[in-house]
Amino acid sequence: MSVAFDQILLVPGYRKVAAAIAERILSRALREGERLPPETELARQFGVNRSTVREALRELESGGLLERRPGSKRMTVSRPRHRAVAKDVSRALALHDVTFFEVWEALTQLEPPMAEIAARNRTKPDIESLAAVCQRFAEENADTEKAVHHTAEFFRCIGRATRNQVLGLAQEPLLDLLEPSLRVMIDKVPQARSRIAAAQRRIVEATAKRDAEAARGWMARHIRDFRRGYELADIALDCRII
Amino acid sequence: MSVAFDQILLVPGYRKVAAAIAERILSRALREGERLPPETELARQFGVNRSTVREALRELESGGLLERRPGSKRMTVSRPRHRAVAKDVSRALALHDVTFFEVWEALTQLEPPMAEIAARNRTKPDIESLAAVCQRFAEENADTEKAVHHTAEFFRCIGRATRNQVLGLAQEPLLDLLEPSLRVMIDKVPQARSRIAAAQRRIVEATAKRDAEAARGWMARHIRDFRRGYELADIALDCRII
DNA sequence: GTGGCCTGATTGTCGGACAATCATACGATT
DNA sequence: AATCGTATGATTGTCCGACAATCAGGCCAC
Repeated sequence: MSVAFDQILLVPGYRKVAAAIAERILSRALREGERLPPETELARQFGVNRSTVREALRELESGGLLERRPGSKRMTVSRPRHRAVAKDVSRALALHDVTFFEVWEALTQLEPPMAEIAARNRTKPDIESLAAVCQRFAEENADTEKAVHHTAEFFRCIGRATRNQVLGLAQEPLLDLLEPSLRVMIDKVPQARSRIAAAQRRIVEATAKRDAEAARGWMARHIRDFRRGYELADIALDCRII
Repeated sequence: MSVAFDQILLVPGYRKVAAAIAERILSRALREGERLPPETELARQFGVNRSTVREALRELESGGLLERRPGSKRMTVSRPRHRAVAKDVSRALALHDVTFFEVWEALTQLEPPMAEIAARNRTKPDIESLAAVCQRFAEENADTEKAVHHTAEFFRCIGRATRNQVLGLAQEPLLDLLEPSLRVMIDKVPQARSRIAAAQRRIVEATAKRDAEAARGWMARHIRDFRRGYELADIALDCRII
């Protein structure tokens, strides 16, 4: 007989309640948009105190499974927003001391294939919003803040055009992590704005023509250019972000 | 003068408290492993009730910024575990009705470059654990559950060998999403086990020899093989997972 | 239909309470 | 010396009851 025992774990009530509600949402017994019963009613059903229910709700709320529609009291079931999930991921990576290089390397591997797929799968509206973002960057790049925002937005458009949620969500955290350094780089490297604008134009053109190879190629150059920009801006690649 | 007003939002106390603590953790003023003051003390400092503090703690806890070391009362500051973050991502994707095809397409784009990078960056211990997992799959693949587990573990080893946290974390949700269908596929396709074992062997060999091109190539075949397996197992690619 | 008013339902927050468990120190035992 | 038992205070998990602020909906006047 073994002398090893499994660790005995006593799960607190608030977590059990949260798990019970989460299970209902995951199994689609509770559908998106449906309103959750009031806290007192939940407390009655689970046989626990309202405080316990509330702690469980906070857990589900921060996980994105529940949300409060603005100007409404009742909690409604919701699917986690991609942006919110991505924010958690980038926060985790930042806390784990990811380096610029790691982010850049991931972009190097991820973005060119995404451009390729986007060029194949893009719909007409995709091209329109892609062209719109590209033009907005070209016109409003004087303000660093806007330039950074439009740069990220361009990648998001490419992500949507892939028609693949997994790829779209995978790149989101990278954009979050890129942002602070991008701000510095755009500010310090004079030619950055025009190079980004040119790259975006090429990529949009290739995507519009469904030229997957060209889209991939220009995107690869675009990402390589970021690295050169970092070097010109004297941003060390092997130091942690933020 | 504009008649448009910004939406007025009143942030509840528990979220303000959570944000205040999160800010301290993100800014590294509170370091990993450090113990948080007791709830009553926090309540005193923030000038709110303990219930309010507790709701805030639940939010931070589920975000992975705080954790309770097993068998300990006090809350300690922690960095979100990659596994936990990945679980949130895969849960979000599953709720957004992601399809097998999307997951497979993402794997197609992500894994071959990862194998390539792993072959370049792998350390000696990486090779050892890679070989160990590979061998474990070869020996213990009779039990479907174990076969599935070792298949995912192999990818995780590759991820670690890339020495890139971003890439490693990016693939984790994919493995979660792959798991249920993989279980079905391995069960229904007789030759799946031997083909996976063979592919793993090739990839490990190439990685050990630092032959990046070969590693990438074999990984690409490995992923393509999954798709063939799905087709043989009559798993529709365009239906949602779980 | 619009706007005002009333009423009940619900949430956010509060204060206090208590048992169970953890942390620690202090002896007692081997 | 190392281990064990016990005592004490700190801390958490959970409970109860309470109240103001706000939301939802109905009713009524215009």
